Amino acid sequence: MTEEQEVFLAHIQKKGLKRTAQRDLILNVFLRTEAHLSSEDLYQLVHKEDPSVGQTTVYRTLKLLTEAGLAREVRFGDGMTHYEHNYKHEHHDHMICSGCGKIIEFYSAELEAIQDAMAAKHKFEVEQHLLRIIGICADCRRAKSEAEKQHEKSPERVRSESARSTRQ
Amino acid sequence: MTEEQEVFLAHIQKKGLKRTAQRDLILNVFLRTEAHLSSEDLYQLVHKEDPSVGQTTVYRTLKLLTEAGLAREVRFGDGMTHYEHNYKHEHHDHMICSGCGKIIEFYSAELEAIQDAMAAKHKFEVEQHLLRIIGICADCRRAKSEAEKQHEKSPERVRSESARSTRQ
DNA sequence: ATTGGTGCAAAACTTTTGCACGGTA
DNA sequence: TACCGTGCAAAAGTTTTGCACCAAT
Repeated sequence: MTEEQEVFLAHIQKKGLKRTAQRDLILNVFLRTEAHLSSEDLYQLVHKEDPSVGQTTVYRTLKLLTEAGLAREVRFGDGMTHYEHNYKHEHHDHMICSGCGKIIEFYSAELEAIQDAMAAKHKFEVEQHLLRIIGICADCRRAKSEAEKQHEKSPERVRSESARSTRQ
Repeated sequence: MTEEQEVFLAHIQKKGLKRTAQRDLILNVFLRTEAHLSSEDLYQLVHKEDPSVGQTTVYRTLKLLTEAGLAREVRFGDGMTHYEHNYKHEHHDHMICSGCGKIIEFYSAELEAIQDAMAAKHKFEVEQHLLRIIGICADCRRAKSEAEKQHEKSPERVRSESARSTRQ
């Protein structure tokens, strides 16, 4: 029994809920996947191991994991909510490449400190903060300039994490 | 003719599009409203002045205004896209009160500088960044502690800008 | 036995799209 | 005249909900 599983169980019990095979499975698949999964992504993975689990349960369980402090909701602006590990994971922010969708995680204590200072200035009590930098990653920039050198078109958009939808 | 209207017209013409009464009206209503309007909000306001304008046109025009650099999309995580003025408006970030939904705009040059430095460190070319601090504003904190003093429940959630939906 | 959980289908909601008609250049 | 814009209704896509049945405590 991992620490995360214990946290989940404690949360479940504190709220008078029940432990089920589905919730266990969803938690485990989530824990062993290091990515910014959407509910749909997680559903696909869970479904592979137990096709009887429904999408609805994945949605509901992700909310539960968030409440328990194990997951964190992240919105990248692609129309769906993504979830990342939150238990004993250092807070970090994201750079998102608009070329290939790649996500770079980074952290700056200075950045955190200034944010807290700004909040204090406005007598605002911080619960959470979210910083997203959107731009072009080194790889895409290189690809782009090479393409330009050869009088070609801009690089094809790579289909990767959180760049799968062109909607919105 | 305001500067913003000229920018819009220039954009329209550059793209070979046409000037219409609807687009003019939507732009004007948007410009005279200082808020983080969702498409629905703007539609309601426009609809009051000309009930023949449809929601679809508002969506399409907001995209156009964004392209023209007059509006900026902001996502607060309430499930809809909000738009704010972007023309000759300094970049700023947001604190969002989870109690009453109030939005406080703030700016810190230091914060911007560090973000740029972090991006440079990862050889990332910044196109835009978004910082959102979620927490409890001074008013709500006061209301909450007063309520606790009187052994009452937590303050009722005020229905205000971007706090109108409990969905998501 | 009681209370909560699950999966399905349907609903809710925001945003986009197809289409026929009307307006702009 | 040719092309673009508009509004409506329908579609698309994500998330939530109602409900009947099942399972955990």
